[in-house]
Amino acid sequence: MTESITASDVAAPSGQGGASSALRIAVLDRDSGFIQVLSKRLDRLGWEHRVLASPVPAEAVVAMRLSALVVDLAVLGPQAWDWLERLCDALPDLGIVVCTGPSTVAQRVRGLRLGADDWITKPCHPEEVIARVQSVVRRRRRPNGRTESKPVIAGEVEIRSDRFQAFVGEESLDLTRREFELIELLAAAEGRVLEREEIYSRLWGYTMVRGDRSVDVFVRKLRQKLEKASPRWRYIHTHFGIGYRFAAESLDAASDVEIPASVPAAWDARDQSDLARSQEDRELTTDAL
Amino acid sequence: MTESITASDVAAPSGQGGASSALRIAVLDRDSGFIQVLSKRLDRLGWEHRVLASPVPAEAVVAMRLSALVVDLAVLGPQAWDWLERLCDALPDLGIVVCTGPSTVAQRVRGLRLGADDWITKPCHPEEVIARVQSVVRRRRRPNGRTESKPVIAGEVEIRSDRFQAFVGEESLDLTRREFELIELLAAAEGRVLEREEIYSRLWGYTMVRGDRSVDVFVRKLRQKLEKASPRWRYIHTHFGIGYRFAAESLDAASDVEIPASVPAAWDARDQSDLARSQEDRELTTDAL
DNA sequence: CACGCTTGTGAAGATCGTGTGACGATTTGC
DNA sequence: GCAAATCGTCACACGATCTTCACAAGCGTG
Repeated sequence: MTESITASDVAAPSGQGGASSALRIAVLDRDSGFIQVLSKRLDRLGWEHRVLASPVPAEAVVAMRLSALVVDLAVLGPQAWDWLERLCDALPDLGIVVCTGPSTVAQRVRGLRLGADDWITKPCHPEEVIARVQSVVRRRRRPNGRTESKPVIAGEVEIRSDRFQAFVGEESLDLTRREFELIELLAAAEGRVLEREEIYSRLWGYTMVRGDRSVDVFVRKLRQKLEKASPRWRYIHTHFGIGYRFAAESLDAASDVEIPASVPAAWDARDQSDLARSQEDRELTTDAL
Repeated sequence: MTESITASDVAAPSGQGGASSALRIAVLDRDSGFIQVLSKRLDRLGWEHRVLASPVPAEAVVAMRLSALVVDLAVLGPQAWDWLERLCDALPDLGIVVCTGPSTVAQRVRGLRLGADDWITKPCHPEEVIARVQSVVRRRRRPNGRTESKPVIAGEVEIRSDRFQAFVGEESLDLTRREFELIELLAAAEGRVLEREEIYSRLWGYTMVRGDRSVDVFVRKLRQKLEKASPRWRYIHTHFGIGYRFAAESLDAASDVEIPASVPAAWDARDQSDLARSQEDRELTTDAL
């Protein structure tokens, strides 16, 4: 079999499994200089973050739904080990990075054994902290995969990324892979109009050749299946000379209610963080070992 | 490639070794003092380990079926980054701990971004190396849930992890190792669609080469055995262009009931070495770095 | 309203993905 | 060492899916 690289190989998987999805982290520290610098970097990355100045009970940490926690054990005082152990115990999936002053080997070993995922010694460069948090989260993420993404709902349809399928009630629309990618992409745009070119390049991974009608054809297929499953609604709207827009609109409801797809939060931080990161990489990769 | 097998085949008396499930790791380094001390500690822990003195191709690393790799980038010379990247790419589930001499922040960040899980600066205490390897592996291990957890039941089949076997009633399906791993993985996904790539990387441990049909073949074998033992049910559903989904669906029941695999709730990968720890601490605090 | 352009539609052909049986290689058990 | 079990690859067949095409219908402009 000759190896032909198909479009789907090149295309970025359109799900939000995107590597750089924004994270939510907390920093438990009192070193204002450190906090300030780190916060600035986190802002630029588009990560949600909050700073805590004093130990919080494990339950409170649970409620924050964090990806990772950066903590200076010095803030915790004498019950540091105890606190750390309880936290690791309560939240085995939380990434915990200890970032604290000088320590002995025994202390570091103990911390790691208790469940910490990494231990950084201050003073340290914020970029390294971020890289280590990313590394910890990367490992944590893999098993969970796309579990975290809540289903998107618009009108009567529900788009479930975990099944690569859309449903009306419990009935599947029987979308093919491309059809699903298309509806997912459109729905994620939250009612914005997407140009053909953009749709094409996001789904096929390369720029559209003039006169290609693939997008139109898939829009038709998608409309057919939507129409069949949910006749009283219109979902995909044509914008002449531009592209398409996804928005659930009921036909019978007298009011012209327009229900935008409810999309899980933390999506648009993506692009910025992508830009920021590649820039960062260039900055950093210039030196050799 | 020089390779001296230290205590590999001797170790692995299944069961004990601190029940912490003996790990299999490799150390790529030339610092004989470091290697010697580390090897001794690894022996005491009962971990299988081997020492490599020169870079080995990624395929060779695959064959070793390691849990983690400790590597001194200095050994790799100028292609260190390249080698590291390729390895992380090919073996996303392998824990990689860089343990090398003085480095800049940028180098550490680069290494971590490429996929390394941790970065330790020499000189360092072997105990810390071990603790960090454990920390890295702990994350990796969680999904596998190699515990005596409750059996998963879906439709007529019962998947018993403790026996590495699936049953219909009391009759065994006679699954081979891979077949069992596959059904276990699918069932654990609770009705989510698993992509081929993911199945492959979780079962075989490295990224799938295009055109590999192994997953399909094992799905067929599994289907055959399921069909034979439980003819009135369908379990593995194909999602064209994507992968497979596990869900028990009865054929005869008029109602199209779909019974998702009931999977035991989160299990805790508690470290059992609580006792050992305090001892460890005492031992260590007296050590000089 | 006529013209040029864009979009909708149906169908046909090309391509790709999956099911299947068989075979050789490798591992495991005796 | 031999035999059996297991694993991984291959080629073929079939069906699902994608792409392209031609034509019809719709839109916007002068």
